[in-house]
Amino acid sequence: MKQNPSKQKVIKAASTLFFQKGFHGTSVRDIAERASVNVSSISYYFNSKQGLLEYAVTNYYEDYLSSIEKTLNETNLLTPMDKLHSLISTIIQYKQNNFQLTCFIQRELSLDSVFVREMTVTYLAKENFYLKKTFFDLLGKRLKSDYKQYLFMQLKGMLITPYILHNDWKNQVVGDYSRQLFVKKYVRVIKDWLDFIVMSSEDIKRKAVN
Amino acid sequence: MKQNPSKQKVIKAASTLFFQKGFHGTSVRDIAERASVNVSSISYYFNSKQGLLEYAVTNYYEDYLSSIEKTLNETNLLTPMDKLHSLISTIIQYKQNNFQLTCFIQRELSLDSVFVREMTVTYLAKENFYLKKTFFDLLGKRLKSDYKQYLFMQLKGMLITPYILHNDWKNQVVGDYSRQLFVKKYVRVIKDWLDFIVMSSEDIKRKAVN
DNA sequence: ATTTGTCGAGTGAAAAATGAAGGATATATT
DNA sequence: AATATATCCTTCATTTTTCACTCGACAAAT
Repeated sequence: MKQNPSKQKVIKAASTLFFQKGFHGTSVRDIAERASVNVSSISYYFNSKQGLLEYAVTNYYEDYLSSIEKTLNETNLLTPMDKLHSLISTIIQYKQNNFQLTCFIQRELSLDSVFVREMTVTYLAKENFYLKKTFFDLLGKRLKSDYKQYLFMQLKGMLITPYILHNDWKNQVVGDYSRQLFVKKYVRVIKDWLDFIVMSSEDIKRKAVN
Repeated sequence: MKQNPSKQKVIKAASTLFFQKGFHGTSVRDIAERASVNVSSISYYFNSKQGLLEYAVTNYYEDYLSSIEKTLNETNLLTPMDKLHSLISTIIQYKQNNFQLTCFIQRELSLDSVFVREMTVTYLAKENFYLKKTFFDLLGKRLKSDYKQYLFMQLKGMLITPYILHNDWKNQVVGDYSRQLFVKKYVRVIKDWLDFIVMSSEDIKRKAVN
């Protein structure tokens, strides 16, 4: 499983630079220099700059979806709430472990390109499916479908916010310890919100019965 | 107030293309072609591609901050909750009216460049200050400062989510009518959340007294 | 007549991609 | 074990493409 060190070095350098300057804002020379390899190596391993991007992103999402699927399997017997809670925890954990790529991909995905559309159908659709199913299982059939959509958007927003507003947090979250602490606390904050919407949707149900 | 049509055409074309392909992913030729003007016009009006960017973004933020300040002045006598509610409404409204630029700027702001840092100190700092003050006034001194920070991040996340996950919504929100409807409904969803956190923070206070 | 705006051609720099050659390492052959 | 061979990796030099920006001429408006 131990890959070629150069190849790995390139990916690492690319992740950092793409994160800082974006895909188009980074040149292959920059990447090569940062990785301390020759420019041509990049063509050799990935054919092109685009190839490098695709390799990195594909890897990221393959792993990401595996984690999600694993969690869903392992939590099959739990309550909907516990299941969703585990899922959220897994997602935030993964994103935290792949911080730079997460930020970069999140940003790049809001573009309009062939590549983005491809990623959307192959990976994002799945992620969305899993998350939506788990979330809607929790909500049940109480709320209006329209309102549920908005709540779902709110949930998705919470899962990406730290990786878009990372500039707001870089001063506070530093080092491995505080990074793990962040995961714990942030998942807790989302959990509070979940408890609230479940509670208030039960209120609605109760009112409907009376 | 009626500006040169060419200049406006360029800005409009640039907004669209920057939104779709990003700043570095768009060439001045692309912009010129889409705006049906000669390439040289862009240098003529804005000196450089960077100048065009700065012009657009500066305009955007000047207007944005004015709206915010206006709202804050007009709502001075209201309760903290109503004040924050108005502010949120104004913000979402403005972003919705400048949809493409909002999405673009939001994305570009997560980069690491001199320009971003400049925008941060001149505009974002102010926005943050206003929002934070209004939000913290509402929360009072009940909650732990740490937890308040997380809630504030959650709020900020809600204000940007629709402009990052816009791909998720472009099928549902089309046309002016549904756009206005969106503003109304989305602000409502945020308001529900605000009610919740205020309510639960009062719970904590009550428990502390007993 | 002077300012203001438009246009096409052109320049130089930057960046991506290519291709051939050399070196290292592993595998096979005697 | 020693040599030959094939495969993988790295490097340098070069080509091709893309792109931002300039220049000078021309037209329109004031």
